[in-house]
Amino acid sequence: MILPIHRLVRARMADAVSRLYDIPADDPVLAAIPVEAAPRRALGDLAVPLAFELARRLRKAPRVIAQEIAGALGTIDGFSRIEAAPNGYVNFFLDRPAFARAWLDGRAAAAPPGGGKAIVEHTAINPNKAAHIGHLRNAALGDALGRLLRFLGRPVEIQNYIDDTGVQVADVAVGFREIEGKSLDEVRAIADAGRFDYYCWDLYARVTDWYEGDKARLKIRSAALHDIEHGGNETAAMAAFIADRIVHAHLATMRRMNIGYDLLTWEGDILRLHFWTHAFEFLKKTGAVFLQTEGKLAGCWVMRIDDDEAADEAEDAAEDRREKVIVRSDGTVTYVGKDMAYQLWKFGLLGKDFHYRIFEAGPPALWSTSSTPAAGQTAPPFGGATWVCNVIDTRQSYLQKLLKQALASLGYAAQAEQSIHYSYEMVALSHATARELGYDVAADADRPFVEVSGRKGQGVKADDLLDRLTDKAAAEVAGRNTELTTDETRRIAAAIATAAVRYFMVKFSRGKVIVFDIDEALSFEGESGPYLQYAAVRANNIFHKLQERYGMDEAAVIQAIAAAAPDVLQAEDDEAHDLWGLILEAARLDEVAEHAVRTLELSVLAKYAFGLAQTFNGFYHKYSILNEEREDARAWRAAAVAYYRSQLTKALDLMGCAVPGKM
RNA sequence: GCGCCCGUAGCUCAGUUGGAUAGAGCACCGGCCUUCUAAGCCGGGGGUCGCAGGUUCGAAUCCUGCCGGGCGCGCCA
Repeated sequence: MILPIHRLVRARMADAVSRLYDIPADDPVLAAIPVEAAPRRALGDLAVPLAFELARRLRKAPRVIAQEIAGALGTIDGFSRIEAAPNGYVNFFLDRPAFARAWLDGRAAAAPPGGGKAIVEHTAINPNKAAHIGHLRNAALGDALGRLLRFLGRPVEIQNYIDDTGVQVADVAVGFREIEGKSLDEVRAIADAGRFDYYCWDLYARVTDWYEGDKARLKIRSAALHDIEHGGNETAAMAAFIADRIVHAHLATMRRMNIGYDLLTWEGDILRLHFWTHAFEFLKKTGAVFLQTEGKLAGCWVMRIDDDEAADEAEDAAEDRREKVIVRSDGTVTYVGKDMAYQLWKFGLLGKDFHYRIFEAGPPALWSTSSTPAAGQTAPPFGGATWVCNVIDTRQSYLQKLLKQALASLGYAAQAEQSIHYSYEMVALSHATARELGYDVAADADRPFVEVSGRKGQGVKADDLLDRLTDKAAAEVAGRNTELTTDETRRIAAAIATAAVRYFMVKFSRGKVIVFDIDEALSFEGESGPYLQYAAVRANNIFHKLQERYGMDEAAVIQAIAAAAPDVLQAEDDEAHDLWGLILEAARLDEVAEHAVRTLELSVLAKYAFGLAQTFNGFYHKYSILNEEREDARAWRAAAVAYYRSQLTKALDLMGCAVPGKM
């Protein structure tokens, strides 16, 4: 078994440096040795700038250190040359044929499975209206993160939190009851008639206006919320019905995006199973939450907020010290409180568990929490993770920080450390797109973008976007492949639409506001999901033809390069350079996946996949495979493409993008 | 006021733990389909990396201050 190449280099470097300069193996300098891709092939394949780091410490010139390290490394199996660059880099040249053969053969397998369970919570859309593009960013990131963790060998559980007892669901129930005067049966009829999520989208906007028309109506909302929390009444039944139907709609939308879940966690179950009561006892016992007796918050159970520096500076200004209400003076729990109980459960610290039921048969089955046991259904163990990642937009940073703090206050420092808020910026609309969709942008005229507000019924619905993309892709596919049936065309178009959206959502780094422009997202040219798919389809076509013309499949290619002369890959010419360039770039997937997870920056994966596709497209135009007459050259070219396509296909899969049979 | 994020080509963005000549896409200009699919490829122009200091062998990257923009700071979620 050959380790991913950067890890092998790292290990050898650490070993050599440790022996050479008597530095303990666990020294921070050796714990994370940077291994870079050399900027030009002539300089090497991999480059390590470790000598610069050591220069200060050893009081020696980087050039001298690099030479000493290169000397100590000697010769390493699999490397043709290791040399010290004059500026201090240690450059590694791989034994090209050996690595190419091993990689293609699959001997260079991924890391072995390991680590405790990771829980990734994402999507978590209020179940009261259709999903919009902002939700797609969340789900695309969360799903890709889950896939990456699995790829790296980590056990993963994907959870989708359903806030079925919150204000937003209550509002739609109020809308049906007060504005439309509908009974539960009538609402059910509306839902059965179709596009219930769209219907609620519009109704929700109307309810918001209705409240604004007369503030006294807010009392109706409070009453509805109260009814829903306590259950056993028509409003609660209606809310439950709305949430259930909308969740099914969200699941259908997300299925179009190749996104699924292991478990749906319902807030209603957290309430009914008294998770909060349980957590509250802990919080009271440790003093993390206490009863405020004076000031504005008298009668509330509050948590003190750590403001790091502010405390020492303004010691006397006691009123400046901020407190967050966890239990309101009327005894009801805030959202933060419920979230604390949920977070404790995720880490297996609550001492209670949900009941479970199957929500969708699958396969694979989608499980849901439940307040009562489901007869004849045995759920796998849920919760009890060692690493918990909540994918939530940056506007909730403050609350996520409190969550972490609560864990620490309870004495769970380790879990607080492993409690990760994966934050990302919001999705706004460009002025052009907002105008196109008929929104009044006057208020935002002097701003760079138009903020999408679900409350006002603004924004782009996820399904509308996917529909438009699918229609456009279908026209394109039909025009290029006249032999396809309508059905096949639609299926391919759907895969293209999904890739277009998913790539668009991960290609920006997470701290960047995505100013969504419909024309830009609809474009299949340049840096886009379809570009990547096309680059994979082309490689697949080569193999179809290779099979037809030479009867060669991938196994035959591996066999061919085992016997092929290595000159094609080793010569000092353009062909060897380009061939090796493609293979080496394709080999970086593991390293890139690790990097993406370590930094929670998935755009790294997107950019890598795009660069790999670009490298291939250049190669594709320059070198023919089917028409190459030299057998050795044909074998190596086919091998490079075989390896590339398997790596690109994996990279695409990590982003939830499939490769269509034709495009 | 405090906290977090952003500022790199005309536009939208990459730029890894500080490292070799700051890169892509779009747009623009010029080429390439008798060939494994032109959703593609090749070439070109285009940069005060917001500004000013500092740290050091080396700064787009780290530190300080400032400027511009966004978001958050509720007995909402």
